This record gives sequence, structure tokens and C-alpha cells, in this order.
Amino acid sequence: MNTIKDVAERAGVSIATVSRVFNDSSSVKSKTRDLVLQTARELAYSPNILARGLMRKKTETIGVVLPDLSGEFFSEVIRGIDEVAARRGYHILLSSSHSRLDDMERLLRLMAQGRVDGLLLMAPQLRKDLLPLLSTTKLPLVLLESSLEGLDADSYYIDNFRGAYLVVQHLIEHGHRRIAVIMGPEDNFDARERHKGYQAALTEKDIPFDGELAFKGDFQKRSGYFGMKRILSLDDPPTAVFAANDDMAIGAMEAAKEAKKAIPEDIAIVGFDDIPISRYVSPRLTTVHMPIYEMVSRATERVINRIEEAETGEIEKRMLSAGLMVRQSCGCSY
Amino acid sequence: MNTIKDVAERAGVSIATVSRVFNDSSSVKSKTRDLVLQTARELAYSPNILARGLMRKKTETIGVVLPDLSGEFFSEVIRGIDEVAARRGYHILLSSSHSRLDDMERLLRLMAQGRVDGLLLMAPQLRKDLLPLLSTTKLPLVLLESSLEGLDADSYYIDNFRGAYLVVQHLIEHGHRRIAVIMGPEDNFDARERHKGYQAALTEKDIPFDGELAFKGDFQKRSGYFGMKRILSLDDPPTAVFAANDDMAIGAMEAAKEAKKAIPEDIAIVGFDDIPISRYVSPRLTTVHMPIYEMVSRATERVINRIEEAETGEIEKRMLSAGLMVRQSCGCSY
DNA sequence: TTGTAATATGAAAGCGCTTACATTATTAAT
DNA sequence: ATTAATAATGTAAGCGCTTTCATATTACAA
Repeated sequence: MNTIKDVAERAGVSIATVSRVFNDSSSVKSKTRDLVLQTARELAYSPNILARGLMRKKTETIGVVLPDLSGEFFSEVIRGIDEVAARRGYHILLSSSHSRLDDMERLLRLMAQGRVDGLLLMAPQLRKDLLPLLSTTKLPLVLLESSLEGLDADSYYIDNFRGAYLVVQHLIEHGHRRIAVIMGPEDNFDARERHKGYQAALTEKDIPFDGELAFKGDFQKRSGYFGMKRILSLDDPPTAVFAANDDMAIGAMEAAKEAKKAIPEDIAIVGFDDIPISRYVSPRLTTVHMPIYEMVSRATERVINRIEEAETGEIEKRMLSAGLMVRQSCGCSY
Repeated sequence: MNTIKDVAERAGVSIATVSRVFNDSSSVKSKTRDLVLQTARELAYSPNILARGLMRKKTETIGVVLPDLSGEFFSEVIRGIDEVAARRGYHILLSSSHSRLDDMERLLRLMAQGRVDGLLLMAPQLRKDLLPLLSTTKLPLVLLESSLEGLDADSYYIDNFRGAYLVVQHLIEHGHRRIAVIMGPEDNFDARERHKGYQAALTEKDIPFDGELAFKGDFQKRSGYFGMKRILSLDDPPTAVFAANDDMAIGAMEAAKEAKKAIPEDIAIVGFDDIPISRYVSPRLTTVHMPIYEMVSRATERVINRIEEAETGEIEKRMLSAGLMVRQSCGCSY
């Protein structure tokens, strides 16, 4: 690897001049500039980013911490981040916290070592313990789908509550009264909001919440599958099921099919997320669309703007609305 | 951010001692070590990774360049890489080449600036133009699903040819003679191999390859959908379709359903990849399982071993075998 | 020409760290 | 107690760059 010194020597100038050329800042005679550029090309030189970062305190990298990496949801998240980061000339340092808090602490620490200029953090299970850690970091920090009272950071999230409310309301409007729910992880913020939305829709129509119809899940397909098994084995099974995400809804459909139950005739199923595959299952899944791409691209723009101090103003907490996607599995639109 | 100097001053030692403590290398009296550690904790100090990297010429980061980031396939790739990287104490710098070659050149250059210690590159459309660029880099480089003659780098790939051969052979064994194919992108190595496998299976059973039954696709669902539309509009439609990946197969199933064709009775459909959702579509998709996780985790181990010079030996080019997953859409196992 | 301002370049410090080498403190052996 | 060997610590150079400040060059007007 050639250094600035090699280029300087070969071009017969000082390293300062070479540096100036590569930062196209101040005055360099155009003849000199060309000479330097040419020499640099010959030596396949490009500035060492570590040395540069050491001086500038910038790495053009943003750290991304996600709770998990598998599935279409995260794939969409990553794609959105990558797209705007690339456009703005930033790299992304990706890691998963594996949904474990101590892991996250380790990650955050690492990222605060000068590796990244800003942080994009998605942690639906974010807890108070991390507050001190997060607030000592003076790195620009933007939160995704994370709720943490008392932390002054830009946050972008999706209106899970209203999304769930809408889809359950839709079910009720089409005559369902007994609606089971397969819930997400208890410590997950999204999951809790969705559950509240479910309850709110019920309450609004004077349907009492029945704990017997609420089943635990973990956002994985398997848990939807087993949840449905249990639902179907009830003495008086419900006529509809709200799965707190599409993966579980798909698992639930699977279980229903095995039990030879027709969807939506015997039992309607709705999900949440609108993952790409949800329109390809049969029957097509009625669900709630999450504007993931929109959320993450805004968040990424924001963190970069903060880094570049283009935005120094108020903290922004923005909730994006999730919309109902009526398809076939709810039984109302054939 | 506190520096090593701050810690040294406060602890009343020299920066060298602090450094030693954090590199648990040579001799430091345990009393001193404790003092330093304690002070560091008080100041929330952790070594600046850029400065360290500048000296050590190491960043504990591996660069990952993928052709695309969307869909379950890449999600699985990323998960696999993240898992072993995290275990081995490495970070991952992720970027997509967006399947564009010039983009890739830019990325490779950036990564060679000392940002990463090694490179994991997936480029099914890798072309000769990049050869010089790749070979000048003296960074450890490991290729995934990329074929490039003349480039001496460890490579891991999946036996696409044999996978396709197997699934098409399976179709033939169950009586199909007219088997259409929806192909992947022409410049994609995987796609070409799968197509060859398809042809080989045909040839072996003395079925001539019929260009009329070969349709272009691009690995996206849409193209499977439209491919199937065209297949069904043929005067004498085939009895089976081999889609070169699952996404297209699912699109094709969609088109078949719309045309009220029963799968597999009217037309059998098989795919390739075994993406998680393939077992949840209806009927369940018969496909070829790709040992993605296995491939990427091996590749990641390898690149890290190279970085750490634990492996300095021969270049390894390893092909992992893809296995047939017989489910329902081929019509043989109900 | 000469002087002056503007422009172009170089010298050198320093970013935060590691590490070879020099120095000092400690221990063990005589 | 004295010395040699060993262990612990400090000093200082330098990784590759940016940037301030000083110096040299150039351009232009008088």
C-alpha cells in the first residue's frame, strides 16, 4: 500500500500538497494538481482512511444495530439504510444485538470507539439499563422502533397501535366477535403496542377482552403454528385470529390447513407487517402495511444530517402510519 | 472522549503502561494494572480504534460486498456472516454493489483503504474487468458464489448445476417430458449453471432442449409471474415448469392460480433456493435446498483465518452440494 | 524595475495509539 | 551488602494523514 509520502516523493512535492489535492480544498496550482493526481494513479494510491479519520475525527461510517438479521423485515431495513447511506457517501457497519442486552452494550461500546460517526439503533426491547450508556455517547443517535422515555434522540417509529386497531376493527366490522390473538414477545415494544391496539378495537365495540383467546408467541412462524393449534383445540373456537406479525400469521395458516379448516370461511386470519410474501400465500393475507423503507430512509438521512451538522435543531420524534391491506384471508374481499 | 493520555495522567503512569494494560501483553505489575483499569472505567475510556488500527494495521473488520440486499436469501447470507464474525470478534462493513460493476469498483477501492482487514465478496456476475483490481489488493479475499478464472482466491460455492439437474431429473422421473424453464439473469453465474443442469437432465433422458420452452427471467417474483403467463398461453403448454429460483416459482404459482390451473395436476412447478417461505406457499414448493448458512459461515471463518494467518496454505475452492427438497408442487408426494 | 498582495508550497506539529529501546525498581544469588 | 539478572515502567519514535503557520513564488500595478 502506497502512502502519501510515496506519492509526494515521486511527484517531487511535499505531502502537504498531496493532501491538499486529495481534499480539493485550498489553492493548488492546476499543473501541480494534475501531476499529483497522475502520480497517485500510477501508484494506485488512495488515502488511508484510518489516518484521515484520526485527524478529522470522521470515518464516513454509520453504525447500525439491529435486534436480529433474519427475515424479510430486516432485509428491507438494511436495504433502506444501505441505499441512502451509499447515496450520501457513507458506509455501514452492521451488527445484530441478537436481542441480547449485554451484547448490545458491548456493541455500543465498540461503536463509540471512533469507528463510526453516528448510530442507528433499532431496539424494540430497549430498556432503562442502557440509558446511561446511550446518553454518554455524544455520537449522533437515531432510534428506530424503540421507545425509551427520557432519552433525547431522534426517533422514528411506526404506529403499531393504530395498525393493529385498524385490522381488528376491520374484522369486527365484518361480524367477528370472538377474535383470538397470537401475541409477540412480551418485552417487545412493537408487540405491546399491537396488543393494545387489538384491545382498543375490542373495547370500542364493547367486546370484552378474553384472556382465554390471547396466546403467546415470539414473532417466529413456529409460534404462530403452535398458537393456532391451540386455538383450534378450544371448545368454542373463535371465528378470527389476529397474529401480531405476518410470520406468525403464515404459521397459523399452516396449522389451519393441516386441520382442514378453510380460511377465511372457518376461521379468518390477519397479520401485521405486510412482508412481501404475504401476498403470495394462499389465501392472500390481509395485514397491516409497515412503511419500513420510508422509516429507515428518513432515519438514515437524519443521522447523516446530524453528523454533518446540517440539522442541529430540535429532536424529532416521528410516527409513521401503518395502513390496512385488505386481501383474502379476512374473508371480506374476494 | 477520553484518550489514553487522560487515563495515564489520572492514574499517574505513562501512556505506555496504559497501553500495555489494554493489550494485556507484557509485564505490568498487577497493582498497576488494577489501578489503570479502575481509572479507565471511571473515565469511560476505551482505546480509539483508528489510532490503534493505524499502528497495528488491523481494524477487526471484514468487508462484505453483496450484489443486492433484498429478500430472504441475502438476509440468510448476512445472518451467517454476522454470526461467525461476532463470535470471532470482528465487525462487518456491509455494502451492496447494486449489481453494478462500477459501483463495485468504487466499493473495492474504498475497502482497500485500510478500512477492513479482509474481504468477502459475492458477485455472481463477476467479470474479467475486475481481475486486476482484485489481484492488486493484498487483502485476504474470499469469494462467494463467484466464478472468476485466473483469480487465486478461496472460493465457496454451491453446486447449482447438480441441484438443477436433480430437480429436473425428478420431474422427468415422474413422467414429465415437456418441461419449461424460467431462467435467471444471463450474466449471473448461478443462473447459467442452473440452466446447464436443466439441459443436462433433459439430455440424459434424450429429451431435446426446446428453445420455445425457455423463458427469460431476472430472479424477481414478477418475472416468474409473467413467464408463467406466457407459458400458459402456449398452444401446447408444458406439464411442468422449472423456475430458476423460488421467488420466480412463487410468482409463477400466482399466475397459474389466476389462470385457474391446478398445481401440480395441471402444471407442476419447482423452484430453487429453498427460501423459508417456500414451505408455506400452497401447495408447498418442491425446490432445491441451498446450504447458504454453511457456505457463508465457512467462508467467513476462512477469511478471518487468513487475516490472522492461521491459514496460510493452499487456496481452497469448495463446492457445497445442494439437495432436493421434495414437497407438493411437483406432484409426486401428497 | 520595485513593491505589494495574492497565491502556492513546504515544514512541522499533532491526532491517539503501539512498541523498540532505555531506564529504573525489584528480586535472587553470592 | 553487593551484584547480576529480571521485572516493571518510562521515553520517544512513528503509523499516515490534516492543517496551521511560515516561506516562497507569482501576478500585477505603479
